[in-house]
Amino acid sequence: MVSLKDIASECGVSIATVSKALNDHSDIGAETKVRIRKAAKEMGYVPNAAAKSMKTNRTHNVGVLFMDEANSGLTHDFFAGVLESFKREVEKEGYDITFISNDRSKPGRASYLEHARYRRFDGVIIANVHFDDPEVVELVKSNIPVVTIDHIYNETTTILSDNVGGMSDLVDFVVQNGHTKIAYIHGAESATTNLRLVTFNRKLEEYGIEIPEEYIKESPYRDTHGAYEKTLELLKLRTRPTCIFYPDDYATYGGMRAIAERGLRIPEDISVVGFDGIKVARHIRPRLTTYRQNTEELGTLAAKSLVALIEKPKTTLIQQITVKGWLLEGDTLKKLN
Amino acid sequence: MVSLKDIASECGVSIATVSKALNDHSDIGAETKVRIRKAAKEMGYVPNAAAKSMKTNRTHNVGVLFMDEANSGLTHDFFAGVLESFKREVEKEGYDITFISNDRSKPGRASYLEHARYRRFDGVIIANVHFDDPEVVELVKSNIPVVTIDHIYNETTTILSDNVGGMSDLVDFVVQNGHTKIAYIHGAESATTNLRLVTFNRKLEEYGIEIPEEYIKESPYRDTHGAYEKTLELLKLRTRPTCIFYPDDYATYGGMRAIAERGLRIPEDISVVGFDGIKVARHIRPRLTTYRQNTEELGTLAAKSLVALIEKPKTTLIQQITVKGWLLEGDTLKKLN
DNA sequence: TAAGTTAACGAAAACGATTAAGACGATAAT
DNA sequence: ATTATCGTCTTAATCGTTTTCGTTAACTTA
Repeated sequence: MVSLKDIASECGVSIATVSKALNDHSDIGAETKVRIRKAAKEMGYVPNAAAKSMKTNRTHNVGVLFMDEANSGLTHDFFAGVLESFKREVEKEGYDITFISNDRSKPGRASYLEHARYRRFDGVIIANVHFDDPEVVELVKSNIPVVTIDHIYNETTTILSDNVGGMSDLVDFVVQNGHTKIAYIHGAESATTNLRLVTFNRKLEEYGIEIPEEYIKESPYRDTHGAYEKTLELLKLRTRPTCIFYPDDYATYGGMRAIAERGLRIPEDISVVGFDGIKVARHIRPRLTTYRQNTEELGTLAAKSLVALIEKPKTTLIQQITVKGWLLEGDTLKKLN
Repeated sequence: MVSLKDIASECGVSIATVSKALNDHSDIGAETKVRIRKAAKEMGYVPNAAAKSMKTNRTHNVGVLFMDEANSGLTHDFFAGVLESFKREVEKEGYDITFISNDRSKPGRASYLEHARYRRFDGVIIANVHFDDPEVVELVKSNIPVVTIDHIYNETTTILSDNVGGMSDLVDFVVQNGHTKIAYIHGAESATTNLRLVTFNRKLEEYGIEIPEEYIKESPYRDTHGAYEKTLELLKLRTRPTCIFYPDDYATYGGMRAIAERGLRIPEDISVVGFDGIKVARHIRPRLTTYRQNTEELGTLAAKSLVALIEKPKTTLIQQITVKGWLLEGDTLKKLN
C-alpha cells in the first residue's frame, strides 16, 4: 500500500508537505499541491483510516447496537427500516457504520462498551435492545455520544416513534367506526408497550368504554404463534370482541389465521388492527388497518442528531424528538354504525 | 483513554512488557503477568484497534457491499436474511462488519475499492449489486479476499442459492399438478434471472410443454406494481395461463392483487407461484407456494469461506458452493388432475 | 573459576498519519 | 542598511501498538 512516505520521496518533498498538500493547507505552494496530488492519484494512494484516527481521535465510524427478543436481527422490519435510513444519512456525512456484536454467549467476550471503545466509535445508536440491561446502561452512561430509538434515558438524545399518538389515532378510528368491544393483545413489557397500553386504556376511558379484563392479553412482538393462541382465547369468550388490536402487523397475521380457521371472516365478522405498517402489508389483501411508523424519519433524525452530538457537542441539546406516523385505513375494520 | 503506557508506568515496567503480558507471551514472568493484567483490568484498559491494526496489518473488520435496483437496502428480505447469518458467523470468529457505502451520488466520493482500502478491510462480501458495474469488478479483481453471493466470477469464491434446483423443483411440482399453461413473469436481466429463466424453459421443453411467447414477461424484482401490470396483461390473453410464476414472493402479492381485482380466485381460478420464501408469507393466507431460499446457510457459508480466505489463503480453495433450499407447498396452486 | 544457558525484561524501531514550531529566502517597510 | 513580513517547506514529536534484538543477572556445567 502506498503511503505518504512513498509520495514524498517520489515528489522530493517531506511527508508533512504531502499531508498538507492533500489536506489543502494554506502553507503549501499552488503548483506543489497539484504536483503532489497528481502523484498521489497516479500512485493509487488511499489514506489509512487507522493512522488518521490515531492522530485525530476521530474514526468517522459509528456503532450500531441492536437486538430484539426474538433475535430476528436485521430481518426485523421496523429496525431494518430505521437502520437503512440511518445508514444513508450518516454516510452522507462521511461516517461508516459498524455493528456492535451482540453475541452474549462467549465467556471472555467484550462488553458493549468495551467493544465500542476498542473500535473508538465516534458515536453509537441503540435500538430495540433490553434497555435496562446493565451493559446497555453502562454504554449509555459512558462519554460516547449516544442516540437511542424508542427509549428515554435521562441524559441521552432519543428519537421516539409516536406510540401515544399512534395508539390514540387507532382507538379514535376504531371507536368512531362504532366499535365498543375492543380487545388488545399487547407486546411484552417494555417502555413502548407501556406507552401504547396506557394510551389504549386512557382513550377508552375517555370514551366511557369499559374494557373487560379478559380482553387484554399479552403476547411477544412479532410472534405469530403467540398471537394465534391469544386470538383463539378471545374467540372463545362468551362475549366476543368486535375488534382486536395486535402488538404489530406481523403478529396480526398470526391472529388472522386463527380467525380464519374458526370460520370467521375479516372484517365482516371481526375486525383486526395492527401496528407498524410493514411494507408488504400494503400489497396483501385484505390490507391491514394499522399505524404506519415513520421509520425513514426516525433513522434520518437519529443520524442527524448523532452527528450533531459528535461534531458540535457544545451547541447541541440533549433532547427527545417524537416522530409522527400515520394511520393506514385498510380493509380489516368494519364500520358498525 | 488508558493505554499501555499508563499501565507500564503504573506497574513500573516497560511498554513492551505490558504488551507481551497481555498477549500472553512466554518471556514474561508469571507473577508479573498477573500483576499487569490486574492493573489493566482495574484501570479499565481497552486496546486500540487502530493502533493494533497498524502493526499487524489486520483489522478484523470485513466490508459489506450491497445494493439492489429498488434501493430497498436492508429492508430487502433475502439480503437481510443472508446478512444476519453472515454477521453472526463472522462475529463468532472475532470479526466486525462495516458497510461499504453505496451512495453513488457525490462527485468526489471514494470508489468501493478505495473505501475498502481506506478501512483496510480484511475481506469483503458482495451481494445483490450490479455485478458488471466497473467499480464492483475493480473491487473483485483487487487483492482483497472477496466472497460473492449469487454471482460467479472467475477467481472468486461464490455462495450460490440453488436457483436451478429451485426453479426445477417448482416446475416439476406445477407440472405434476397438471398445469401446462404456465406463464412466467421473470425479474430483470441478471445472472440469477438467467439461471431461473433458462431452467424454466429447459424443464418445460423436457416435459414437451410449449410455452407461448406472450406467457413470458419481465418485471423488476420486488416490484409489486410491475407484477400487477404484467399480470393484468396475462389475464387479458384469449388463452389465459392456469398458473403464473413470479420473480419473487413480494412481487407475487402484486400479481395476486391484480387477480383478485379481476374477480378471480386463487387457486380455484388461477394458480400463482413465488420465489424466496419470505418469512411473513408463511403466516398469511393463502400461503404462497414458493421456493424457500436458504438464507441462513448462505450467510453462514459465506462467512466461513471469507474467514478461511483471510486466515489461511494458502490452503483455501476458490470455489463455488451451491446451497439448496426447499419447496414450500402452500395454498396457491390448484391440482388440475 | 570461567564459560555457557536460560529466564525475564527493556530499548527502540516501525506502522501511517497530523501538526506545532522552526528555518530559509525573498520582498516590503523603516 | 536593518528589521519585519510573508510564503514555503522541513523537522520532529506524537498517537498506541507489536516485535526484534539486546541486556542483565542468576544459574549450570565443565
